[in-house]
Amino acid sequence: MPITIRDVAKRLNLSITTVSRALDGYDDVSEETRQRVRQAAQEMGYFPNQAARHLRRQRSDAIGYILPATQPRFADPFFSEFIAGLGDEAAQHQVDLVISTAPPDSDQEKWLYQTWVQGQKVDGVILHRIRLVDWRIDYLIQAGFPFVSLEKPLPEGDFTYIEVDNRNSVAAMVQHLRERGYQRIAYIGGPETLKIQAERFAGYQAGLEKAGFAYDPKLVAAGDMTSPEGYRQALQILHLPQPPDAFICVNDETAFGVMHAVDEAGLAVGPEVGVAGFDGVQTAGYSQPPLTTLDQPVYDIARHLVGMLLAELNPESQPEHQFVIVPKLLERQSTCGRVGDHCRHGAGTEPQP
Amino acid sequence: MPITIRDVAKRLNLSITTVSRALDGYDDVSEETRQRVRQAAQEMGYFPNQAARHLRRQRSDAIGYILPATQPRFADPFFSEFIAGLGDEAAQHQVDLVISTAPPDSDQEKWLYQTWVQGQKVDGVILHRIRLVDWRIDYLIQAGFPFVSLEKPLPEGDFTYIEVDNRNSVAAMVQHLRERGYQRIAYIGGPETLKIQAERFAGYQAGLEKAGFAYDPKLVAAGDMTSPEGYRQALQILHLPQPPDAFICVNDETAFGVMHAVDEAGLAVGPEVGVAGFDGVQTAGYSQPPLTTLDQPVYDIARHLVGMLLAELNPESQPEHQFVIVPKLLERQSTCGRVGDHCRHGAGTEPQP
DNA sequence: TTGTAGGCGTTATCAA
DNA sequence: TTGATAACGCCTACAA
Repeated sequence: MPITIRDVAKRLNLSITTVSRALDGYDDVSEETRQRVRQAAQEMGYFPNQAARHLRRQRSDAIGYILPATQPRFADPFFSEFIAGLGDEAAQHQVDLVISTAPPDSDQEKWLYQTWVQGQKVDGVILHRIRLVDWRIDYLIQAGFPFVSLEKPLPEGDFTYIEVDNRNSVAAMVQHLRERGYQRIAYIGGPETLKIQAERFAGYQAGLEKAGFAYDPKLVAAGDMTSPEGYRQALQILHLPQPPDAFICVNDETAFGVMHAVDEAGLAVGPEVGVAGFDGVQTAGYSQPPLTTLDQPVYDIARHLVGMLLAELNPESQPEHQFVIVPKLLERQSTCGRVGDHCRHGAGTEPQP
Repeated sequence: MPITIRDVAKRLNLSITTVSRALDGYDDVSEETRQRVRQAAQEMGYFPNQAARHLRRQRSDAIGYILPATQPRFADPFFSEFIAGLGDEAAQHQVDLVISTAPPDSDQEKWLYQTWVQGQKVDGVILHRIRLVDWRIDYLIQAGFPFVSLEKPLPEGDFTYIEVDNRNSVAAMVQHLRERGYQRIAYIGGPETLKIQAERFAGYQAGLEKAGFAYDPKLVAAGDMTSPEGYRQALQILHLPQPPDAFICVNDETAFGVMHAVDEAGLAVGPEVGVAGFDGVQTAGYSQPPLTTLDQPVYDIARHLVGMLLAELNPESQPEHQFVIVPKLLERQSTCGRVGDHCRHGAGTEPQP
């Protein structure tokens, strides 16, 4: 039987009003009383009931995030960084993070968002992996519910979001591969419904064009952003009559699988076949060879998103609403190149901080 | 202004009582009324206010997990699998997962647990990374608050937990290394306050003894379970006058850093220096070379923990309380050995499902 | 400076 | 089968 504010009041022969105000630091309570109340509350181990507080205050001091979990084994380090960032920043502001998982576009997902939004389970939500057609955006707008997203939600409108420059950075990656002497570049993407897939693929095409390389649809495959799929898709492509000499992958996880496939095909990752990822997960700096990737500061992005969401929930603040992140191209051994001497042992293998 | 049960009642000229019962599926309401209520609720987009429901029901339908976040950049894939497991199983039971992060043993951690437990923010908590002296255990027991843990909480007492056989499996790893011809085995551990560190280290020592190898404290280092620390510690040890020819690491993340260090020292991971991890994160199957590790089914463990916790919260169930998991030794290229021909190209590199 | 009282939105008890 | 009513625990306008 938990201790309530009544118990504290009774013990001190005070009204619950006074106890409440003393604990919340109002100044219309005598210093002496405040001390007594604080002490008693501490001794009795009183902590306010969260549900009651939320009901009364009409806010939950929690924000929500629903993981798009499709895989039975869902192990992209991207998410642990992302969640750690969300959690750290939320904790810093004394706000809880409520998470759940649901397959994208499932009934379950719909039900979840509805209970959270209309049931006021959370004060706002974080969106991620935006789809080209995304019911969540429409729903949240229509419900007038606060949200922020990684990726621009819609072409038009004043939203709060962080955008990653997918297109230009992947195009720059093509350029990098060309400079390293790779000539025939494949692309292993993610689900076609995803905005990042569309953008990164567009960057790939733009890059090819700029580099004067022909676009060959046989060199393009759609995975699911996991290592096993990256492995499978790469094997197929490597067995083509005219196999590629480099791969750009939609994310690092995919790239790990691709490296494995290249290796298994008896080719050297780097000198013979270049492999590049996207995300900059920490493990990418420690694979053999270390993976060239487009590093986006996932942890910081997550923290920033929470900060922006909380700012939006706070009527007094006047926050920035948009933000563009330009991923940093980390050149490592996995694309050390077919020309030049970038492949000397140890070059570019320094761990990235 | 969200829709309340009152709005639904008013529109149908019914009492809120009837609406409530109709929606909750009680049988003392006429079928016709139930239909009308359901329909109206659906049309109006009514979802019960969670705070009110929790206050009244005296339970939150949520479980809590506090990440032990020490690093500024907290990127162990172990956690994304763990959280995905927690989230998936929780979602399946229509229960929310509330997470936050706090440094182990900090004031913040204490405050968090107290608000959650005494403020009834969640109905139960999941514990992990148990410490040798762990205030959380004492606190939860004293508060009579439901919890389950990965790792046995205390030597004595009837708790609900899943235990991983750390000691024997690490000892078996030593044996494996010996069979592969490695002679001088180092150990890169985690923080000494952690139970898993104590157990895995004990397994290392037991394994050495059984193998007839001398224990050399110079070959032991304490990291923090991250790649960068693994890298740093391994470099130091590799520069000893008598360097080791194999490393056992407290987890896979550490092992990735160690492999990198070995490589940078100009040695071949596998034929020259064996490296073994612990966890079986998916990426471990795709590193170059693939990492030998003790695979524990993190995702399934997490799901199981949630199942056990929910069973415990449900008075009708009679669940199992304890569980021992024996990690599976996955022999891969990173310990292909100094003897025999296990190092042929491709051997043991098949991706693990 | 302190206390009284009403209500946040639900669910559950009891009576009709 | 339905409805009035009282909590759940907290916060806050208003009164004293």
